[in-house]
Amino acid sequence: MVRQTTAGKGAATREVILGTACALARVNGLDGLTIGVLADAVGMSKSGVFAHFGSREDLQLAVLDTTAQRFVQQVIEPAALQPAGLPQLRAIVDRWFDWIRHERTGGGCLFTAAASEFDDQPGPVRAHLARQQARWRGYLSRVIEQAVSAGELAADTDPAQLAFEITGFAMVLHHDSGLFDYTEARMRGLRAFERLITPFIPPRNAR
Amino acid sequence: MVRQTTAGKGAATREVILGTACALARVNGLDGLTIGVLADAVGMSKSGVFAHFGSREDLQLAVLDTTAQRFVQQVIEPAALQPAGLPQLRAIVDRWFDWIRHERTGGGCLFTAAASEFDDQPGPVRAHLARQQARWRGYLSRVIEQAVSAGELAADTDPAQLAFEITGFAMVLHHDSGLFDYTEARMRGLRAFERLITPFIPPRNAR
DNA sequence: CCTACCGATCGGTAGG
DNA sequence: CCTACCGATCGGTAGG
Repeated sequence: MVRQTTAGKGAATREVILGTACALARVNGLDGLTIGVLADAVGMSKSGVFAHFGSREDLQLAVLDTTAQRFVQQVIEPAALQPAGLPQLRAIVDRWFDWIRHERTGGGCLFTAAASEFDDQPGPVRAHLARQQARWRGYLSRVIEQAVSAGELAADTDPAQLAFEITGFAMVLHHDSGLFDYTEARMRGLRAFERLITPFIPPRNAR
Repeated sequence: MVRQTTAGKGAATREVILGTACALARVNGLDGLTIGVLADAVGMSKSGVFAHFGSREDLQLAVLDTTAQRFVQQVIEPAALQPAGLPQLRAIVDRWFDWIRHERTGGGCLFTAAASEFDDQPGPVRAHLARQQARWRGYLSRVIEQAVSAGELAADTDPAQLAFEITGFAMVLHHDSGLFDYTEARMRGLRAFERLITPFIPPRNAR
């Protein structure tokens, strides 16, 4: 017997739909997610799916939230078990780079793809994306700041700048793994990160 | 009187259509480019537009080629006037970062957006994109290699790795300028690039 | 959660 | 380069 994490059969169905929707969106994009295809994928009628969401836009927003929850579970929470500062930053980058492309199921990072799709489409979806990305960048910056405070990175480090640069490596990894080879791109991404933080680390005799 | 750069009225019409198609694709994505909307934008019937391209896919391929021509004109050719090596690399990055987002007309980099849209859609469009990107990355790597040969960058520099990292900054610039502020993102992008090449430059007393 | 339907739009074709 | 059309699919609604 399957335990339901939320009350009611309707809510359980909604979660099944959302899980499938997230997988479809990762492959076809958030903009390419249609109610008809989603209904087919979960074996329901279009209006049956529709009943769980007020509109396609609400469905897209729900997909963004569900994906964000998974990002927290797969990237942020495990990394938070590491000591604050550089170890945590390394754990984040390692898991983030895993997240960028799901090797088995295919599909890239929904957030990165959606940012490209919606950057010129004003509305609730773009606004939601921007909020999520600003929040994540802020979190990343604070982890970097802790590494600075711990003396693991140079005192004159600009955390927001370093977060910007690491995000760049995540995005070129997304790009290259989508068009070229994932394994090589991941190696390059990790090497880029290590090279980026190495010059910051004060020499031993200065600690 | 307007000089026609190619023979025949049909070819001229085709170029007008392609120009509009490129602008539309930059805003709505290459996947969001539809023949109906394009026909409206140029004031023609759908089948009138269609007659110039065998299929929507051929239209998408033509848009990619036209955009690549413009990239060559706006980024590569002007930068090629600079001395080979680091000056040329700086000129490329400066113009590339301008290219990433067209401030007045709106819309981001078609290549970056299309890579996200088509990375999971096997077919001629994805193949064409991958070829173009590989070619551009190779060109960028050779410019970096020349800077290494000239002693402007450290001898143990991996050109492909440095090209990968610079591409990352172009992509986070694309991302941030689409969701946040272009000016700030551009500043961060340039700072990231300068910081990246600075540690490579051998100190004066070593030259 | 279903059937049955709406107007609009999709890529593409016929025939001129 | 046009009108007129094809079957399919889009987001969404009515009514149950």
